[in-house]
Amino acid sequence: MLRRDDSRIIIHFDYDCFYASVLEAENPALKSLPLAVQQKQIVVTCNYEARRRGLRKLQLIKEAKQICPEVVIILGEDLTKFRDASKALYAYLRSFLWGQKAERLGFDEVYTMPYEDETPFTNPDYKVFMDVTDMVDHNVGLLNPNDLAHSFFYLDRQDPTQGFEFDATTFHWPTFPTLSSHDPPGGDPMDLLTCRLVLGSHLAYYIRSSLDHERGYTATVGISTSKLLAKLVGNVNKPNNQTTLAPPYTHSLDNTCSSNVTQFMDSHEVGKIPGIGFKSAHKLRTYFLRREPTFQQYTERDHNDQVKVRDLRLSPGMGASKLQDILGGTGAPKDIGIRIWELLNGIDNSEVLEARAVPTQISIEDSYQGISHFEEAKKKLQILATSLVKRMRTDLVEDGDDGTGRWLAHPRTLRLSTRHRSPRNADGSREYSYANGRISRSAPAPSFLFNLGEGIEAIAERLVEESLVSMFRKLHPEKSFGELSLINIAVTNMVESAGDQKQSSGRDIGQMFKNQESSLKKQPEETYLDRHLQPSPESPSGWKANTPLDDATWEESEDEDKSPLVHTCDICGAHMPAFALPAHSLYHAVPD
DNA sequence: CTGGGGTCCT
DNA sequence: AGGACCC
Repeated sequence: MLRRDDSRIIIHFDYDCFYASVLEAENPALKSLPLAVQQKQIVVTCNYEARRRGLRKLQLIKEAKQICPEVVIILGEDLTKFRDASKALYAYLRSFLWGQKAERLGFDEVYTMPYEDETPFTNPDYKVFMDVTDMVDHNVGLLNPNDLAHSFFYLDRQDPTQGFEFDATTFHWPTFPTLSSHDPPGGDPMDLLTCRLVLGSHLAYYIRSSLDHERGYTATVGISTSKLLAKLVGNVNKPNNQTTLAPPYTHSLDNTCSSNVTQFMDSHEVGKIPGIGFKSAHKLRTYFLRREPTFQQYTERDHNDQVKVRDLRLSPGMGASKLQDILGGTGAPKDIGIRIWELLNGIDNSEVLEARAVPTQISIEDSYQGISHFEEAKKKLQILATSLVKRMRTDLVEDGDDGTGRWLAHPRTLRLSTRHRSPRNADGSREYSYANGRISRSAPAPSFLFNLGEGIEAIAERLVEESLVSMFRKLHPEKSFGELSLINIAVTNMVESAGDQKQSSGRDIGQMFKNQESSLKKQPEETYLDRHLQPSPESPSGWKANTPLDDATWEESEDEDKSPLVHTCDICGAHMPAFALPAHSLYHAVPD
C-alpha cells in the first residue's frame, strides 16, 4: 500500500540570497563586500560576506549598522530588477529542459511582485523545481558501460555536440549520507535508481556551474526522486552547493541495509516537513507528547517539545487512519491522513507543475494599527483599489505593437476581506494572530475594470464607489465595527482569454511533451544497460518496473472544449454553449 | 519585529 | 466563505 514511485528525477533549486545576488550580478564589485538589501527599516536579505560578519535576514537596519559599520546598504524597494532577473533566470533554467516541467516557488515570480509603494516586505527567496526524468533516462540509455568514467551527458536529443563530459562511476558530491570515493555507490554494477541519481547529480552540477559562470548566480540544490525529498535534502549543504539523497531508498529484504529515505526523513522535526504546517505540527506534537507543547512559531523550538518524524512514525498504532483521526475534522482535506502518512514515509507523488501563464488571483492588502471609522476605511480602499487596477494592467494585459492592450485573462470575481485586530490581554499584550481569521464578501467583477481607455485613478474610484463600499457595508453592517488591522482586495476566478497562441496552445504543447516522454520511456529497451544493470531492489523486474507509467497514464480525456457546440466570448474568452452567448454579452455591456 | 501574496481544499 | 498550506 505505501509505495514510493522513484521513477522520476527531480532537482530543487534555491537561489542563495536572491536579491543580493541580483545586485552583485549587476555590480560585481559588491561580491567581496558585505552587502545588505533594505526595505523600509529592515534588512530583507544580505550576501554571505555580510552573514559572515554576523548580519542576518530580517534584521533592523540600525542593528545591522552597529554590528557591521562598513556594510553596503542598497535600497531594494523597487522590485523591477528583481522581477526581471527572476524571469530571466527561470527562462534560463527552462532552456536546459526538454519538457516544460519547471515550477516556480516563492514570491519573486513576476505576477506576484508587489509595487514599491505598497509593501514594506517581500519574500526574497526564489526556488524552482525541475523534473529532469526524460533527460536522465535518455542518457542512462546511452551510457557506454565499458568506460563509465568518461561519459558524455547529451543535453540535446538531436545535436550530439551539446552536452558535457562526466564520470558516471560516482556521484557529483556531496551526498546524504556522506559517501566516500572509495565507497562506490550501489555496488557493481550499479542499480538503475543509483544510475539515475548519479546522472541527476552531474546534470545539477552542470546547470549550477552554467548559472554561475554565465549569469553570476549561485544556488543551493537538492537531487532526489520527488519534490519533497529534493527540497529537504538540498538543505544539507549550503550555500552554493548541492546534495543528492543517495540510495538505497528502500530497506533490503534481509534488513542488512536500511533505507536512506527513512533515515533522512526520520531525523526531521515534524514541523520541518513541507506539507505539515503550523496547525498540523501542533496537533501532532500534542498527540505524541500527550501534553500541550509550547506555542512558538518563529523561534527555534525547545528540545523537549520537538517531535521527530521517527517518533511519530513508530508510535503505536500510527498510520493513515490514526493520522486522519488526529488531523481530520471539519474543513480538513479528507485524504489528509494518507497524505501526511506518506510524507512521514518520504513519499510525495505530486508532479512538478508548469508555470502558469496568468495567476489565479491578484490581491492587494495592507495592515494597519486599527481602523475604526468608515471614512478611514474608504480612504484605504481607494489606495488599495488603485494598486489593484495597476497590477491588473501589468499582469493581465499584453501590450500590442500598436500601443493597444489586450486582456490575457478576465477575473470574474471581486473580493473584499478584512481582519479584526486581536483583543488585548489583561497584561496589554496581544495574542498570536495567525489564527485570527479574515472575513470576506465577494461580488462580480464590474466590467469597467477592463476599460483600458479610462484612467487608473478613475477606475479605482468607481470601484470604491460602486462596488467596494457596498461590500464593506455587507461585511460590517454596524456603524462601530471595532478595529480593523487588515484590508485586502482581490480579483479571482480568472478566465483566460482565447485567441492567444501562447495561451491556447499551451495544453497541446504539454500534450506533445508528454507523448515524447512516453515514447522515450520505452526506448532504451535493448540497450546495453538492460543487460548489465542489476535490477534495483525496489523494482525486481528492472527498467519496466521503474517506469510504471503506461501509455494510458498519459492519455488525457477527450477535450470537451473542442466541440463545435461550444462558443467563445470575444471579450473575455469564456466558453459557453451558443445559446448562452447573447445573455453573456449583456454581462459585458451592462455595468452592474 | 512579523509581511504580503499566492495555491488548493471543503 | 473560510481554512490550511507555502514562501
